[in-house]
Amino acid sequence: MRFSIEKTVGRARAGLLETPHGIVKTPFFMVVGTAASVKGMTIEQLRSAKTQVVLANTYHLAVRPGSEEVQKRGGLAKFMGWNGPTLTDSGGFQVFSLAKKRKVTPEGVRFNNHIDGKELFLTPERAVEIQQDIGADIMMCLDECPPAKAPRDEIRKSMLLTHAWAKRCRDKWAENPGAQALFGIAQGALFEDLRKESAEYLASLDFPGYAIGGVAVGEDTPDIRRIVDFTAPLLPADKPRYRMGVGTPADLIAGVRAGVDMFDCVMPTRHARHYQAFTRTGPINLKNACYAEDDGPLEEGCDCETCRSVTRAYVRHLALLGELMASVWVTIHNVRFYLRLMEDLREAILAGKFEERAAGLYMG
RNA sequence: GCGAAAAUAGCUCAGUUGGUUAGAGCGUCUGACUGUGGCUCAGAAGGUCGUGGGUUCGAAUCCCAUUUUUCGCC
Repeated sequence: MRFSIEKTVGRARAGLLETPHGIVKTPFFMVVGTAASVKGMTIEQLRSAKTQVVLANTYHLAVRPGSEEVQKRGGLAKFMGWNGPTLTDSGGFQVFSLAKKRKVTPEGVRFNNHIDGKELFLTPERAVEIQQDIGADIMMCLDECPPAKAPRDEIRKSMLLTHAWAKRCRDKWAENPGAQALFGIAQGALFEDLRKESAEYLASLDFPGYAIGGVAVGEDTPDIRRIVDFTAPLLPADKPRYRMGVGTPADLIAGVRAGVDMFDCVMPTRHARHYQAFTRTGPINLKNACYAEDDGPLEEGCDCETCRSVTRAYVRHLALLGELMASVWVTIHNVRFYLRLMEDLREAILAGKFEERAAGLYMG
């Protein structure tokens, strides 16, 4: 996987990432499609929103339909009809989100899956194998994602486990690297010395890319910003940096400013299903009574299909009825909103005017 | 016309042998959501208990009258 930086402004960078399924312009936002589906959007709609990369999840695909099944169908990108660049998260986040259904040992994570309770034993090696079957362009190391507020000794212990797993993942991947890339994940919660230790250790393993993990697991926004700000420069400058699971439009701008190249978050799609639309002046809840007679688009000046087709009043009407299309219309808008924000940030960097323009891109 | 049943939140209904500020679901309103099990979760507003009398220390609850609705019978 080749990564080239075209332009740098301060720490912010714009570049190109070459994947087996196409060249991706950085910085970019990945749309979350956990189970090989972006909830509420067709492939055509994803393309029309100018999606670059779709993210799916190892744990969920391993549970259903099974990684071999995805492989037999031609791999993730083909299976879901997307045929573009993809990334799979390793299942590390499910260590956090499905905490009641798993047990962590030095060997790996034992899940009792949420569908039929059957056991899924995810070792670092197995996580790589499964992701190789699934076939995403970028695979993630298995990591342990502890709650941000856990005590320091727990965080450090967990970080060391993640390091051991990162090495095992890399060794497994190195046996037969193929075209797929494998990214390491730095942990360390809110402790700067641990973050530094983690970044340095992972860098020594020489991954094609690096992620800042353990953000978006219960911390406050200022803490997320501080840690990303602190950690990003510690990761190798010539490799893509991926801030996992974050966040709001303002978080994305802060991340790009800190030198992060890749983002993903459920926010645009999940919030859309709850009828919250993003706009450059902040999010709006379309169920609110004040939109009952609003004949304007979700966002003035937006080029998405939703804003070209329907009004706030209409979407509110659908939302109050719980109509499926209410979620769909808002999802299309929110995804395009996020992608357009990233496009604008990239253009600002290429123009050498990141700070001048960034301030005007989101005033939420 | 006669008889019976019912009347409690916007809607559908709970409400023990009379006993503090009358509850629920849905709807409405508002908020939350950050590497997605879950179009989910949380909160708020909203009622002179059909009306008028009476009994009682105290009535949505018991009694009388009245209005409306539903069902049945002439």
